[in-house]
Amino acid sequence: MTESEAGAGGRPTLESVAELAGVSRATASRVVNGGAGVRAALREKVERAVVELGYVPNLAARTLVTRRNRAIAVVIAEPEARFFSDPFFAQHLRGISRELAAADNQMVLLLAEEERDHDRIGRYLAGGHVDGVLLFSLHRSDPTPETVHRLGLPFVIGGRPGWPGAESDRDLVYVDNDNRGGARLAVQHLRSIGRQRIATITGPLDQTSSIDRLDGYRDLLPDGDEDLIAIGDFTADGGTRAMTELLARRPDLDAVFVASDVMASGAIRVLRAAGRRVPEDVAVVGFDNVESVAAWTEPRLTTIRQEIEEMGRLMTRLLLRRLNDPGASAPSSVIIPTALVVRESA
Amino acid sequence: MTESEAGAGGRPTLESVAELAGVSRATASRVVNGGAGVRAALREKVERAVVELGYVPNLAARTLVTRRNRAIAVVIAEPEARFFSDPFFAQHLRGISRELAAADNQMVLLLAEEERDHDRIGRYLAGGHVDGVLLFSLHRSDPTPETVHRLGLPFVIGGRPGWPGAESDRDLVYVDNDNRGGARLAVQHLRSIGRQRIATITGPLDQTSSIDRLDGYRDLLPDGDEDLIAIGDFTADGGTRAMTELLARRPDLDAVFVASDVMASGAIRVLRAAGRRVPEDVAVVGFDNVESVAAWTEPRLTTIRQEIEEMGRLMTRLLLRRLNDPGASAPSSVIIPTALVVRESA
DNA sequence: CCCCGCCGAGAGAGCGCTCTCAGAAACCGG
DNA sequence: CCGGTTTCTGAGAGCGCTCTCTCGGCGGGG
Repeated sequence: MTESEAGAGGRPTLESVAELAGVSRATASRVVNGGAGVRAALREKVERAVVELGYVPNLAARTLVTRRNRAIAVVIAEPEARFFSDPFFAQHLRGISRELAAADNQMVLLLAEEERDHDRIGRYLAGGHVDGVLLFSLHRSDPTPETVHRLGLPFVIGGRPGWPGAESDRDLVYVDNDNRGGARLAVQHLRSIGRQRIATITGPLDQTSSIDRLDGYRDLLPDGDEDLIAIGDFTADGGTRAMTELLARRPDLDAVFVASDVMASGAIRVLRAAGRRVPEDVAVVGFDNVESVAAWTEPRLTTIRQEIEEMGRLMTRLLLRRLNDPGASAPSSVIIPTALVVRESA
Repeated sequence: MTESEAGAGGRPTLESVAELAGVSRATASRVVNGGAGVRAALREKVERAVVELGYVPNLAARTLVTRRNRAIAVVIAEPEARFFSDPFFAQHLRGISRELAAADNQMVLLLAEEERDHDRIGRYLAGGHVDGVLLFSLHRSDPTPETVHRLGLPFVIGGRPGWPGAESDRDLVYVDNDNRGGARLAVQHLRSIGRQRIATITGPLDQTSSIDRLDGYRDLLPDGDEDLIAIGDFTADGGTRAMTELLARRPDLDAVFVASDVMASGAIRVLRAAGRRVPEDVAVVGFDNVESVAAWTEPRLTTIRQEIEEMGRLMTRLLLRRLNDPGASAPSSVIIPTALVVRESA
């Protein structure tokens, strides 16, 4: 074994591999890329040379000619508060990472927080460094989908897009959890245990996930009292405020469906502080099934499970499929089912 | 204004910009890269051409010749549990992202969870797609630092590295919070409010952050009773178990320094379940100052604040400095001060 | 035994950019 | 107004790789 040539000086190139193996650069290239159509004897020689030199292809050079980066961008536009407190993103990233790794692609993470970040991200995407884009947490004014579309970059969106016409755009692929169905499950459960005056605490209504959960609630309570609906913001504080409000408006409520576990933890606290027993006096169902929250409220939280990591994986798979087969028509969007997880709070 | 050429067909190249501006490719390149040494008249012509064509440099081509990627890798090797439940990583990423964006560099995120991921990451890093590496959560057996070092890639580590000789390696740059100092602060505070029998719950002792926090505790209690030390694992469950243990061994304890907020939340629960009042009977100090936990325990948690985002920024800044000035000797490692945040639990 | 066909290997162009080098143009003092 | 600088600009090589095209060689059929 020679010294590791990889470290010092120039990294070995295909040229040097070819030379050592006594073949042409073209043949070496063929071997490195699968070796189809190369006689076994030569292939072995090249393979040995690769190992000996510690050769690793230079991706920049390869990209230059193939126009394939083997990298995709993940764009997350989310204000600080949620990005930090919600395991949502970490789980997503994990799912994406896994799927991407399996296909030997890389993940470039682009976080947007200010206006000018969108510019930067747009420029970057225009630079052609990634083959596709995964978009999250789209807010109505986010220019990125438009940019990405204009650039002709394949993309998949996490969560149902909310702008007008999005739904009917056949080119728009998204993956979402069945928020509406989940909400129905929650309300149904509350009903099945005999609750009559079921309130709800929603997320911010500029996000489709919040809207869909509220719609699910309304599906089962079509002529519900608007006083039973309070608007939160997916934070524990927001849950506290909303619950306080509800209690003031409708002291007779006997159940609450809260659109996130974190908000539910705040809500339960308010209920107990107000002397209501959970679940005896007021039953509570959350949404998310975030282990670190739902398993730690008192009492432990009954909630709706969503498959976040699976969502990330699915998005990635859809995107990769599009990349590998650009001709095919856009795959259809996917809604992942949600499920009820019964613990103690309802 | 012509049609946007960016969308359809080939993206505009420097060549086409040069042609439109009536200059050579070299001059166009100069303008694109700052325009030094180009007469104003020509520069403007080129700039107009750039805008008109919507030209964006092809980074692959540029990288091929400059050997600079304007991208750095962030390697996180952490088992699922912590990556999900701890806002630690999200905050880090945010800090890194901010600093990187300011320098117009990109972040490639590499998550390792299995053995074989290390291989993949090693191969990727060897591919020369990034200019430097940021490493986190190093475990003793992690081969990545070694790999990175061998490849000659500049890198900065988050958290004090724990392997033998690391400390004295002048080439090894790391950024850490003052874990030991923070622990001292905590114990000092508990003493200052008159506590006599101060226990501690540690993190897993294969991580330097846990070790350092324990060392800080011991600094102030040099001949402390070993019965007052219980080993946790940075999860709420772990905190519960450890607290139960401590209570069994030393029912007379009147304070606990818990090495993480999440564990502290578990510990407080056990204490209250055992009928101890917090802080009257047992005072509790956490570590981390994770808002979503510390502000929500009952009573609210007194804890040690660490500047996680700042840590990410600092790591990035140190790395970029190394990249821009490879000749300079390695900057020295940095320890970020910690501070006591008094709430209600102590 | 010759020719055709096919498979495997090599030559070479070219991806889009930077950067060196040399020549052209502008500028200065004498 | 001229020679010598000093600026600017352009030509061209080359970064490392892929991929097409061509050619050599071998086997088999006539």
